[in-house]
Amino acid sequence: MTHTPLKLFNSLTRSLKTFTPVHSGEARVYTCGPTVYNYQHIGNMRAYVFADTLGRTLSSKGYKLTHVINITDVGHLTSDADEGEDKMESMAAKAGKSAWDIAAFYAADFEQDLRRLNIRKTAHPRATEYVEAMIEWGEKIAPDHCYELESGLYFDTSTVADYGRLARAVTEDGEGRINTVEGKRHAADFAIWRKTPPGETRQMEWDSPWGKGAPGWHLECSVMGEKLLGFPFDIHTGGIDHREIHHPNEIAQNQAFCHSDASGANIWMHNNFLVERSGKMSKSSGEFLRLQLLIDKGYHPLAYRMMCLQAHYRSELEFSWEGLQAALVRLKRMVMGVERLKASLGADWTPTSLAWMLSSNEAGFAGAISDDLNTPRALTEFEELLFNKKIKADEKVEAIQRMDFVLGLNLLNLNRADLRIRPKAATMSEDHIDATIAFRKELRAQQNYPALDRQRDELSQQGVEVMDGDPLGWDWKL
RNA sequence: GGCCCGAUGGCGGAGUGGUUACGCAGAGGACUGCAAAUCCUUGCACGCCGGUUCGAUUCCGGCUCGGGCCUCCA
Repeated sequence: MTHTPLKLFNSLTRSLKTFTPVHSGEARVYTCGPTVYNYQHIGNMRAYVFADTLGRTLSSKGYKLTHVINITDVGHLTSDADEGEDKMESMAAKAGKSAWDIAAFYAADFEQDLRRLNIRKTAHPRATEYVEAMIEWGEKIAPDHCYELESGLYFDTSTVADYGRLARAVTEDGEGRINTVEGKRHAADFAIWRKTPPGETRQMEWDSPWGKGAPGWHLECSVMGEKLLGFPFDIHTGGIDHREIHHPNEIAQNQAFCHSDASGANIWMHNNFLVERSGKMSKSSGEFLRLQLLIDKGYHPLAYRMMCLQAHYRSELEFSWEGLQAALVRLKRMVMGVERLKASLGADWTPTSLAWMLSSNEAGFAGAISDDLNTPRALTEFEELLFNKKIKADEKVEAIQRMDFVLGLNLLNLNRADLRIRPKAATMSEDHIDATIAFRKELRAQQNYPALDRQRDELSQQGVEVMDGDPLGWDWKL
């Protein structure tokens, strides 16, 4: 299975490409991270579940992985390509805090969500740590590719070959792009440096050859990618929305910086959106779905990861509470399957290496995951082996461990009780429930069925489901 | 208006030129005092109209509907 070639869909060519590392034995991946001016909603998190699955797959195939997920803590505007308020400062003003505090708070919340989704730790560089490098980059490309206006330094998109090829965009000016900045040569031109307007002071601003101000949003990813991974690196990922503006701009910057037509990354990958009936998820539409809300309602965060894995990353995924419930049930049954497996092996099973075994048990799984990360099929292959009674536990446990590693569901460490998340709205304490359940044993011994039924009804009204024939005894009703 | 994508059973969601995954829900069974949980079994689909083909859900064209992007967003 080691040799099952990994095929990935390259957005640049809109076709599958076999992964061939730039540096032998290594994989270097850059994932566009969040702007930390607010909480992340679960749709945002789909991008990182995808990136993590990609990273895990590369690791499982033996590549030494260097994965970067940046954190944008400056320079992102609330509206229009190059005008409008800085998101960070706008939120800071609203909250009565400093922009730096806002960024730190939401970055920490984001990292907590990553951990909850069992997304492996990667480098999380902050844009503000690279401002100096961004200025150097700007100085390097400015002579041949940029022009200065009153509001900032702009990138002339006509100076690089094939601008917008990633987006398959028509590069005609005025074709819909809003051209709000006076003096821009082309509608698609974008800011490399945004000057602080005369007489104003921003919380986040730096000195530059173009005056006090802040870097343009697109610059940071180019700079961090180059600094941390080097050009060209293997894979650049992000949400599909980045395919249209952010990544084409990043590519243009890279071309200018490298004096080359190359994009900077061998493969560009984009995950599709999580959608809901009411339309796309949006942070500006008031209350939005975030992982904490799912947890508050009693759903284990990994149920959401399961939900993501059940769909291909390039397909839109429909969110619903029913769908999340379905994913939770599936997760629970798989956890129980692994618990049975572990029980039949005794206490002395040990984790194994990540190297793939040439076992037929894993062929289907390896084929699915290697086929552009087909996680829904991989999941099915996983279950087929896990629940296959004809294969002995000790013959499949190693494969199960490797599959669990790739999908990141953490099945080997979870147990059923872990999945029992107390809903925020729950009224009864766990101690009280346990005591009540214990009392049931006495009532049962007395065969006092009316009392048993009454007790069960009472618990049910409190959102607690009695499960007499189950070792866990009870669960929260969802 | 421009560019692009999708349409699969009750819901979600894979895949395929000819026997149509899988999960959840549903149904039946085991277990249970009865349930629930769990386990076993299981019914149910490829938007419409043409074309190519021995044969299309799968390829092509049209239509209808839905969605995305073009403006911050994973």
